[in-house]
Amino acid sequence: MSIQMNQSLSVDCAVFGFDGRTLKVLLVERRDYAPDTQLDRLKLPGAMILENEKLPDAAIRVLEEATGLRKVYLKQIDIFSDPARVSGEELEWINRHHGIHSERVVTVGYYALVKLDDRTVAYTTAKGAQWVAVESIVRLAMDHKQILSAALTLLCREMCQSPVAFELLPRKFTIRQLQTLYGAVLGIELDNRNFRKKMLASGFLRPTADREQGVAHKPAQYFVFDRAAYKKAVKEKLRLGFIDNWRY
Amino acid sequence: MSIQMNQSLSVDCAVFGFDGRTLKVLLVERRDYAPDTQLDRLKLPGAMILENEKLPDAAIRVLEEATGLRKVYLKQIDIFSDPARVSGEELEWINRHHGIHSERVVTVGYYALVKLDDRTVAYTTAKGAQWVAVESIVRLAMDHKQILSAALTLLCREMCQSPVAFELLPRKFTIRQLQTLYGAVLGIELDNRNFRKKMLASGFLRPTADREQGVAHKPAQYFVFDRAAYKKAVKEKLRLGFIDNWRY
DNA sequence: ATAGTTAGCGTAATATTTACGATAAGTTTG
DNA sequence: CAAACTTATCGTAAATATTACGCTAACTAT
Repeated sequence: MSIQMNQSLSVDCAVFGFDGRTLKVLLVERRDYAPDTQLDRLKLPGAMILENEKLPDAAIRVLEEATGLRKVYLKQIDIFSDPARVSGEELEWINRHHGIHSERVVTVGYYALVKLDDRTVAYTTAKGAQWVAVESIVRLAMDHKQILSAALTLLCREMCQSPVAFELLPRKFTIRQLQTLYGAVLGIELDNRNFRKKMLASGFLRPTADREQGVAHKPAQYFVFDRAAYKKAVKEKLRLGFIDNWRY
Repeated sequence: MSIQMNQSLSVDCAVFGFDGRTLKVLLVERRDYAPDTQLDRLKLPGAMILENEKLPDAAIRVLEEATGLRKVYLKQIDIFSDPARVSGEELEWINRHHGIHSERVVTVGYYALVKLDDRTVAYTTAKGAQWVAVESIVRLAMDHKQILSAALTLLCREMCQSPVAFELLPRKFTIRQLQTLYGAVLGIELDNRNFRKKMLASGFLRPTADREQGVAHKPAQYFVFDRAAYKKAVKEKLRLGFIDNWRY
């Protein structure tokens, strides 16, 4: 076998948002393609890597194009390099769509976390994209379902090990919102009182003067995530976490 | 800017081994190249991706070529896609060396963990490769120092979060060996007695009937890593570890 | 006014972590 | 051969952290 030439590199992004109830992902419609089912028209936003462009920059470009947002949380999922991941009709579509002649397309998956505010929803829907509940997705174009699954697996792990949850919430949030998010993504039930105690004890939540308004119960205080405090704690604590929590 | 064509994909592997004292990495010499310094002759083992080959398979191929080993622990580090990571003389060398005409080489870094037994050391040195103490490495060819640094960062994190340490030890090991390994890689000191207690309590170490021989102190018992017990525990325990150890 | 809801505080029972003392079982040294 | 040295291995008490869950507060909807 000889060295692979005539290949292209692309990025595909699973952009996640949280609407207060369920986790959603941003999907776009594939044009100029007549598949047999409806769902195969939907894909993750993506692009080919350009000359003189680093991969993360390509992902940032796709993100901005799709959401209008610049500084978003972005993390590489994996590389999808199966020679058969796109072939036949799919490969032809890609070549036609981009005006290239690739024999093989290797893609790098990224996942992004965005705050699902009105402005972002307006921007994305104006572009013809849609926010779809993650659990409801059965099929996607090409191997994008597989990329999405890998993204979800990674998201769950990251949610457990780092404070990425805050990327999905508004800047000011209640502890209940945070708890609901954890519950929804990880599929677990959490005790109200212990969750609050633990979060506050962590020292990463700074209280604000604001409270909820117009809710049918005691209004909750809003908090903001104190990133500086988190970074300081990370620096100080090296942990061997794979067998419980352990330092010495 | 237009879509990047005429590029190739490579894999480079940081292969780690532990000699009982320090962490070492496998380096190979670059031939047909006259650099100004000695160290730039040394590089991580790597290869171009072949037609019809998946990236992980390419890494496995490189690994087997370099060490003679098949089933080794292998994990992707990152993608190094800076258009300027190889250029000028370096790019010419690559094209000449492989007989190709690439304008750009994107590489995928992998790190591997191997048991540094006599057979493996013999195989690698017979091939002209060398095991170099990680701390002593100042420069490497191309951006390989950067790849190595990324590998080390990831290795530290993995050592804390999963039982990869056992990949670097012989099948049978003493608790002290395990402790020394953790201390060496993470650069921390660990309490003898608590380390043992914690490790044994984890349930992942199965004692064997063997003991050390010929050591100038009370001979220690050998243990083996019980992978099945570990996998079972992982399944059962979902943890929100980023703020201490926490379940509910 | 009453019912319903979540916020937010507290506490007792467990469980885990940490610091460190003490003995055991070998080899090396004098 | 005894003494010195080294690491293994067992234990234990004090300090921390986790967990389960009761209770009151403060809102809205009816």
